[in-house]
Amino acid sequence: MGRLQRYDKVETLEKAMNIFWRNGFSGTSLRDLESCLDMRPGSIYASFGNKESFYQQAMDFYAARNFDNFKKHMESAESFMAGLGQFIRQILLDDQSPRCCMLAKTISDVSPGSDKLHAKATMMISSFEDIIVTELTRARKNGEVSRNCNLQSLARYIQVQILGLRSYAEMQKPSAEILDLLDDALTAIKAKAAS
Amino acid sequence: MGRLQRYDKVETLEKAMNIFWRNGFSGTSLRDLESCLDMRPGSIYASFGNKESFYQQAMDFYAARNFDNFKKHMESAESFMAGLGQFIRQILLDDQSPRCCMLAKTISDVSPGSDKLHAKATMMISSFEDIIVTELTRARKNGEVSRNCNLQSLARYIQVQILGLRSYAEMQKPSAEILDLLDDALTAIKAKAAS
DNA sequence: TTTATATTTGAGTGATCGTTCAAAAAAACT
DNA sequence: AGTTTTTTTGAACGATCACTCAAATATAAA
Repeated sequence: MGRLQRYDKVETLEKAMNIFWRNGFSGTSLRDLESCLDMRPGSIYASFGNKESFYQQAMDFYAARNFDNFKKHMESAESFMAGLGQFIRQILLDDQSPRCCMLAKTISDVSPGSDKLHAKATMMISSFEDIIVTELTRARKNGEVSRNCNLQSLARYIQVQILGLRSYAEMQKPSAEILDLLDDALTAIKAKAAS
Repeated sequence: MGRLQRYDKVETLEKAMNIFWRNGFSGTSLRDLESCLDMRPGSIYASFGNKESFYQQAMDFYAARNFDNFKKHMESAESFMAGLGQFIRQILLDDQSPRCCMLAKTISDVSPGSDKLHAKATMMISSFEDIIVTELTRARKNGEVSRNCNLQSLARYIQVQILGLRSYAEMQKPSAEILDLLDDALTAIKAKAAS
């Protein structure tokens, strides 16, 4: 019943995501992908379509992994704030991956030509905001968030903190400075949560 | 004494900066520049050198304009916080230019190949931090900043707020939301300044 | 073993990339 | 006018770009 697939789709997608994440859409060439994935162009196009379609699937993979990661931290943590801190800390200290958010990078990368990627990234960031709101709703029941506090607004504020920290951490500053900044951000978030 | 220059260097640099800022380094082709500047490749190379050198000069232009703009706002404002607010507000509401920071974008754009641009952008962001510290020193004399507050740390925190807001504003969210986020950020900065 | 089907291969497509350079053009000086 | 100097021009370079497709390969079913 036909030749067996040589490549594991998930494994391949993860590798591709890492290249796209690091180099951006226009900074990544098909030849970069070919050599890293050890695949010939025909196989890539058969599995993932063209470059833009491939990038979209890499973004999907990134977002799914990120959302999952956030929820995992929220489930295991004793409080919303503790979980949020661990989630961000893990991102900022991971030496293997870029510090920046792939979605935010996509938005600033591809404003001119490819409109689809811009729109998709924007939508995905909004989705993440919704997930934060969901968690904030739970946190409010636990008394971590004031009843007067607008959860949408707080979720946006958290997004800004995350984006700012990730953007700043992209220059290779000492970990101590980054962690201090994270503490400051968490303090500010708590203050706003207390309204 | 030779043919007159057809192009105003400053004007040309500003146009080039806008293209590079919008499209990024690898997202901008020499042909994009040629058509926008109405210059032939030979003229571009005679005036600015190769693409990387051109980009560096565009970054210099961006940084100089940005630094100047910040200082102008600081001089005209009644307080540091008021000036900072106006400075950021003007950036976030400018429809003509990208909302993101060109230096931050450069850092996340060009990690792989061109190491020079990455290093230069990092250095320029640090320089801006120094300028913030200078202004904070003046603000402290006016009683706006607590004596216990570490100015370096506060300057970094302000940078994170700016980068976060600019990154978030890159998706075309309603101005009202952006301005609310700015208010929150300024509140947090004031809180930290009060130590 | 043969057939049918699914997958991979990689040479090759035209287009575009960054870059060069000899020639043309335009000014000032003699 | 003629010479010198500076700048602009744009055709052209080899390299690389995203992408294609007929052929080769590898499996299961007949």
